[in-house]
Amino acid sequence: MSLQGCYGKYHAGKPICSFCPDSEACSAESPTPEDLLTAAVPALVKGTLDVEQFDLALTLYSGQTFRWGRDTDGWWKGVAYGVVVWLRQEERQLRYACSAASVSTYAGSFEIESFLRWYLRTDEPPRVRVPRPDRHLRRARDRMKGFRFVRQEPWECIISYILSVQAHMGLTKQRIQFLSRILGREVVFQGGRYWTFPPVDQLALLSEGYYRHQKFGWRSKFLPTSIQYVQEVVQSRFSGGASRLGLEDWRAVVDGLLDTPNSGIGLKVAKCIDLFSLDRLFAVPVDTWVRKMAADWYGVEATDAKICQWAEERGGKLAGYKNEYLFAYYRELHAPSLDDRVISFSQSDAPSSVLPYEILES
DNA sequence: GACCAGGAAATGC
DNA sequence: GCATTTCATGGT
Repeated sequence: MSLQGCYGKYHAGKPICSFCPDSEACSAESPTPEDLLTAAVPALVKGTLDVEQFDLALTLYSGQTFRWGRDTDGWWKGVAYGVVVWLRQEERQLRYACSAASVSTYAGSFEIESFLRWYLRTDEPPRVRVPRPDRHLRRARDRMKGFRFVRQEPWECIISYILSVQAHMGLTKQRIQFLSRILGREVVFQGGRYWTFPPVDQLALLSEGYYRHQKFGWRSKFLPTSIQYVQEVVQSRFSGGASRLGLEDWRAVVDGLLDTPNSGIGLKVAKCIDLFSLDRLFAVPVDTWVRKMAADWYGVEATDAKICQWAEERGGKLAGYKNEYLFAYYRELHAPSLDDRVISFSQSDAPSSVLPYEILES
């Protein structure tokens, strides 16, 4: 399989590649609203989950994922594990609407409610203990009560955080959405269009030159390196390609990428992948905010590696949660403006400064 | 027009 | 080892 010239049907008013001879025809081929009405509609699975000590907005707004947004109708809308998921929380009830009744993951296949509980960790509230004198951590923990690390797809998480390097979240989100649109599978759900994240073999079709053409910047040279690395692991493991990697396999992949030249994965990105998709809740990613926070609140000024080591030893098994609490609270106090905290609507991707903590009237 | 963005890799000491 | 520089692009 190969791509010839044009890479897809990215409409948004512009052809995706100016050198594509078929770009205009391609745009013309994009589905019209009439087409959507007659397209095959996936299942609509609705229901309600009872949740305790869980806060959906804190969880999805935190910045850990790039594929969720809250729409103006009050629903959180996202794509995870190939399924479109709508969520909204009403006190201790979590309403959901999904495009499939069962979901396939690296940990096996789940019925939808089991999947949601697993993905959102609704039944796994972290028991974070705070040393008596640590007032910052205590306040941060109280502020973030109900937050969870979701179980992201490792493959998507790897690519996402390579793209996130020195780029604002909004831009990273757009780039992930772009890759999904041109190479992912389209799902029409509840009158909207969604795209799943492209599998390894699809992303492997794109070259460094193509990423550069799409203005991915210096990340362009890292993507093919890491994609090829993962592709080779998958191919060596499964000649047929019918099966998929498990959690331990993905952990080995990320550890390997960290030692691979030009993978684009350094300490910080690797820790993000560990924490957000590999169940390594002890991992502490050190970014600019954590660095400032460590210096400001704890008087720790050192290299990123030293700060990471300090935080992980100090935080124990749940160091990742503790760090996330402090990170979020510190950023809340010191972010230059509300613009830094925008979320995106899932459908239009138009930015909004509506905070998820606010109660939406609808 | 600086300055920065949830940094990584190469280079200099 | 640790600090400095370079890398590309978009946003403020």
